[in-house]
Amino acid sequence: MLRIEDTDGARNTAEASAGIIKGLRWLGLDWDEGPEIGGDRGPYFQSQRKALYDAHLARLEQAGRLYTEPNGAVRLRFLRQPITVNDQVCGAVTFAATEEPDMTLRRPDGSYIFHFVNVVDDIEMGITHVIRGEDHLSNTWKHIEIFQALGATPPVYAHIPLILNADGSKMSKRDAGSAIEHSYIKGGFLPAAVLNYLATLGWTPRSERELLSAAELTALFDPTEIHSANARFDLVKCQWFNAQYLRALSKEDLYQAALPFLRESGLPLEDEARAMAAVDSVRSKVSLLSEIPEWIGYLLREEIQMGEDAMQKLRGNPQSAQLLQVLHGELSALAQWDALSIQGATAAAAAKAAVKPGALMPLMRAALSGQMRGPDVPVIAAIIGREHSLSRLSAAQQH
RNA sequence: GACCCCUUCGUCUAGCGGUUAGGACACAUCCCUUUCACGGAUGCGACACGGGUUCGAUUCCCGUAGGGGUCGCCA
Repeated sequence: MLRIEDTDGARNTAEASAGIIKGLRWLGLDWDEGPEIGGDRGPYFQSQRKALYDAHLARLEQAGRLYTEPNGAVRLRFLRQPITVNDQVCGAVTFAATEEPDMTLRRPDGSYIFHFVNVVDDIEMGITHVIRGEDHLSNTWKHIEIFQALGATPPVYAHIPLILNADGSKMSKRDAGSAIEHSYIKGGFLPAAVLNYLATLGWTPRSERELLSAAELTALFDPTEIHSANARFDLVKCQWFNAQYLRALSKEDLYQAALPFLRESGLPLEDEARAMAAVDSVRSKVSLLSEIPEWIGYLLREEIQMGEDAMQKLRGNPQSAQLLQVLHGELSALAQWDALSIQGATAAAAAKAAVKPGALMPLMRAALSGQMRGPDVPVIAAIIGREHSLSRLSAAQQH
């Protein structure tokens, strides 16, 4: 069930809840009841459940547990008895409950406080398990007191440790790894990879492998195995997970996933087969989708940008022009233009020029891509196509 | 200030009285190789500190230190 906790009208906006829903959907997390789905325990926005809260407040009033401040705020009178939280993660934690001031349930303007509406909703919606951040542990005895005051049984609690930044400081909404949209979607991550990594922070699947699908994680999950210590967010390891998932994607799926970043980069994508081949050729070079465009620019654009190292490669060898000319000749004669044929022609050119293929390949790479790193050279030539490959080889002879 | 949770390699962790303290990421080296990567191999590297309990503590208990959290008419 998804319930939107938007009791604070000033801070909660439609965009905020839309962001939550979008983030959950992106991660592949769904819900049986709630916004966009419906269900018979709604409404699922706390801002629409005021009548329910009024009714429960009236019951507490009848039980003599409330009093009203001069300014109109309504407070619950605590019983001042020790309360033990039986937590699935932290164990039995007892709070003396003697020092805390009585808690406010309703503000002078008639709006309700989060703690109260949460308890009411948990009762009304039949919530059995509450798994939430450890920051709520110290307040849980207050929730239990409200449950008991309403004659209800509290749910099973599991308070999980908070995730910290890499330097151990508290993670806030602006920090890397915090916001789905900003950190992951725009960062070039795959949902399954992020879900997998996040699941291993604060909980270790009892499995030989750590690369696990949502279904596998779900099957393996046991709340009593959740750790009780804070974990730090490690962006590098998260990227490693992403790289693993990237490599496992089909050619088509990888292209679809990369498409938003390709479009944003302005690369020409009219020739979809070529664009798809280009993306596929660098899958083991990158760990993020967002890195792909910079790796494949020369594969899709008409013009190439000669890098400094590539220029030096071409100029460093006095035989460059001659070697490239021999290569040009062999490649021109090819009947088939595919990586394997190109590989063969390159070997033949090297033999004809009496040099090792290892001497020719770097020159060919520099000429075709203007860079000294990238996919296999024959693959580059195959993707670029015969016409552009030959013209680049000719142009490079001028350097 | 009071109260609560926590403490194993740099990071995520396995361990639940007797282990050469294991794995993953990162890092280093080597192999593979036309480049950059991928992949494979090897290496580096930890039980916060001090007391107990015990024949024996990483493991159990108590302190100390350190980290995180709560004490709202925020959620």
